[in-house]
Amino acid sequence: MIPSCSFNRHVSAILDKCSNLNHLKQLHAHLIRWARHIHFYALSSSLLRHSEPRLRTPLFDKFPTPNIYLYTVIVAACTRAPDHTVVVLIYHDMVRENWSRPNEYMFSIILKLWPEVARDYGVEMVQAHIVKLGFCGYPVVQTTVLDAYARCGVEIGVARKVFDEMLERSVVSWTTMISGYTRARRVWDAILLFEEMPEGIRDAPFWNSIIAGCVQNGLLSEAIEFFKRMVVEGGVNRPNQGTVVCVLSALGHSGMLQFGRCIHGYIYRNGLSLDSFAVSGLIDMYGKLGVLKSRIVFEKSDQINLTSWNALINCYALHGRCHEAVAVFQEMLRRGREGLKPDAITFIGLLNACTHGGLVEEGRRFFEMMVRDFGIEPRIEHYGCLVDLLGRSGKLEEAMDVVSRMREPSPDEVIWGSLLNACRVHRRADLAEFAVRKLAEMSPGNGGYGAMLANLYGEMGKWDEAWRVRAALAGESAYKAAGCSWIEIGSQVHNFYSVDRSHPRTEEIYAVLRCLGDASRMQHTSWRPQQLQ
DNA sequence: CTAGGGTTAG
Repeated sequence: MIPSCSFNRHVSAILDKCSNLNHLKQLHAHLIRWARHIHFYALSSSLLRHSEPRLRTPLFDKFPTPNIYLYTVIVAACTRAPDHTVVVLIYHDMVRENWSRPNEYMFSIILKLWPEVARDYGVEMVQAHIVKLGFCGYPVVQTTVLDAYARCGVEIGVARKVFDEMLERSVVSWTTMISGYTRARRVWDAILLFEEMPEGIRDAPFWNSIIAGCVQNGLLSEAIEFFKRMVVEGGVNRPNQGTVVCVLSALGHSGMLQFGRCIHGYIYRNGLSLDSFAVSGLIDMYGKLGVLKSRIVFEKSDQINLTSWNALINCYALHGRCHEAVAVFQEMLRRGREGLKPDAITFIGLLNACTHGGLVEEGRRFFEMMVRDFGIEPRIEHYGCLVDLLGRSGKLEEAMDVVSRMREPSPDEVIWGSLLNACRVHRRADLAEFAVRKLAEMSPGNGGYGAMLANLYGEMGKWDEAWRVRAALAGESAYKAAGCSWIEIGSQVHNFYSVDRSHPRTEEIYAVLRCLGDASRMQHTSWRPQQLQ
């Protein structure tokens, strides 16, 4: 007879590899036939953990008096699949019907479903429940509550209060608080908190949280500085996959592509697995340079997922190679039989490709296709792309029409901003007036939009109007962050600020800019890049 | 059986 504990481990190992329903049924039958002496609960919990979602609940129902251990197993299993209502039902069943007392594990698992639970029950109520049952002192539970507050959209100070009241704070609690701040776009508070953290225990996810937070809030050079510090100060906590994905994003955004190549090398040298995240990050980073290397990374990888496809489509979009972007999309649809379906991001890429390539009609068709054929609700970003597409191609009335029809979501600063930008390119002062009024309502104190309108009048030679707008602006701060862009050529980074004429080849650069401005105002068909030569 | 990090547009 096989000793039952090693047998159990053996069975668990097999169950881990069991992804197919028939195999699972066979194994289950074997267990019933041969393994009566095995602890029933232990085996069943393995089955529950690994079985298919639709088998789980019926299997669970076979237990007349499930214990807390079994409850946590099924709840954890249901959390991994998108099966939120079941979790709450099971929890109710446990507390009401069976009077099992929940444990700290149960709260940690169940609070992962925070947005869903909070919608139905309210944030404070669940916390009160935890306090009432006497689990508010458990550090893991506290951290989960903290995370829940940080994610559910209440004022971030509430989460900070939970953090401050904790008696024991682990590195996980610090990480949770930092990412809470960065999600709330309070990246400077995150940086302050990062520096307050005692150096003893900074691990890789902790470093990653601040690097990611900086990237997500546009602090690209700070993100890269934190990365460099991690390499020096991190000791054994060397950059891992999570780190390189964040750093690749920062490097791609800031055009530091040589550094990006080094990271690619770092991934290989350190044997970091090129998972779908890293692959998509590389595709995106290389795509900022040119799309060839992205394509190679894509072709060579066996870890391609939807995000990688999206990243490749975006690369082509970025370079205005709209037909190739569409071709990638079609290839993706052909592979759709393998279970791959485009999502909202895919269509942002496609719409963007159409914008950069001037394919107005195709863009409109993609927008309709997204809603009609794929049942994707248009997000504000999709409307933004559509307005940009129409606006840039000079169809200002149609762009305006889209904006005025928008109800849910209602147009935001980005939408009006891109409409204003289109007005500037196509010299439509009338519509620009309207857009600026809207923008002034939305972000009072930002004189940048008004300044843009004044400049537009200036460019058109309408100096009286320009002075009128300037005078109206005089009251408020016309402060606008100086625009800056940069490009890396060879090993040198060239910086450009607004109205900056310090570059040695500034005359040529401005000549090309003027040419591009004229070109955007013309029909796309009548313009050829050769005219720039 | 439990808590933290990661890609995508303007």
